[in-house]
Amino acid sequence: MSDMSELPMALRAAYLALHRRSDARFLEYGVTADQFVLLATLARGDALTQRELARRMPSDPSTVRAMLVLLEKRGLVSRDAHPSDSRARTAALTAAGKRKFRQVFKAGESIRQQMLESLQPRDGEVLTRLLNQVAESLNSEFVSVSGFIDSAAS
Amino acid sequence: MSDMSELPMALRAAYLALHRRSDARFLEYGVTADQFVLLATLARGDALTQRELARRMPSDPSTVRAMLVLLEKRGLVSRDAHPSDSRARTAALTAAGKRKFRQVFKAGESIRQQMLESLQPRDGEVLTRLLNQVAESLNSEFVSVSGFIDSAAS
DNA sequence: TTCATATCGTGCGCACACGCACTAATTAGA
DNA sequence: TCTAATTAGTGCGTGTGCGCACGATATGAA
Repeated sequence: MSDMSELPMALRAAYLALHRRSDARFLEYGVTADQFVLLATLARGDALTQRELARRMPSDPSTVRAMLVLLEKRGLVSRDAHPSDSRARTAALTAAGKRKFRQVFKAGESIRQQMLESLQPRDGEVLTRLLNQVAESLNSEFVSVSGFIDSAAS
Repeated sequence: MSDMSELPMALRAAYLALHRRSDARFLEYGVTADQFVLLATLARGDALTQRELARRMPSDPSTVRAMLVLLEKRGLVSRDAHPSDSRARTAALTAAGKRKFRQVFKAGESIRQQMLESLQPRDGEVLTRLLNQVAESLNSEFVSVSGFIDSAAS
């Protein structure tokens, strides 16, 4: 009611704060916040195609490619031919990549901890749920019903 | 409990979704999502120093400067000498800037609407509040008590 | 089989985010 | 007052985010 832009601004502020903190914390490991997300995604499901990796992060395929090129140079990631699809390349953590990920994950523990401690016990889950709702809605392309004409254009 | 990284990942996903949507929506106005944030901040409090503007967005001063240079070239913003502090420059919306802001604000209405509609009536405020708590905590530099040693360093 | 269409990755361009080093000006302290 | 510390802005470098156009391969339909 009062100010529609409070929610988007709060979302922006919170994300940027998290990003800054993570970058600062991971600096000594030579890893950025976003590289950590990539490593974490590969740690969960190895040998993904670049596209699938991008979908899960989520990030743009061309962004992911640039990151992979960097990380490959540093020996944290390997990119190999896809077994059945010769268009695709799979990305996977090297041994050094897995080691690095474990280190950085540990280093980031206190940040994740701090986020949760700033909230009431149950609110961590509530916040996660609400964020997922908003994200899903924003990714679904179309406005529901009310709002404005807007989608009738195309 | 189950997975500490759910909250940060959800935060990232929600913000990036908002950012992508906003960029796409504002494209026809020649304004990016972040430029909109800058314009909105200036619309609320004109003639801010670049530093104060950066503090309010929030963004890095050097980032804000680059944006101001761009927006000044496009005639949406003016940068003038500060009346009493000759180090500082003040930023303000031009007439064209104010017009542009009103247009883009209107264009973004449906996105903000959609975010709220994806939630239960009260949850918009809840979400905003929780995000602000997290952001404040992350910006306060020090971990509270538990967690790890960490802050004892400096 | 052949051909249109979809998909994967690449390369390029632009805008942001931020850190850092540097200059200039202000402010605080001895 | 004169100096030291702080503060505002600038310029540069690196990484991320994304769109778009392009070539190569895969896939489905005629």
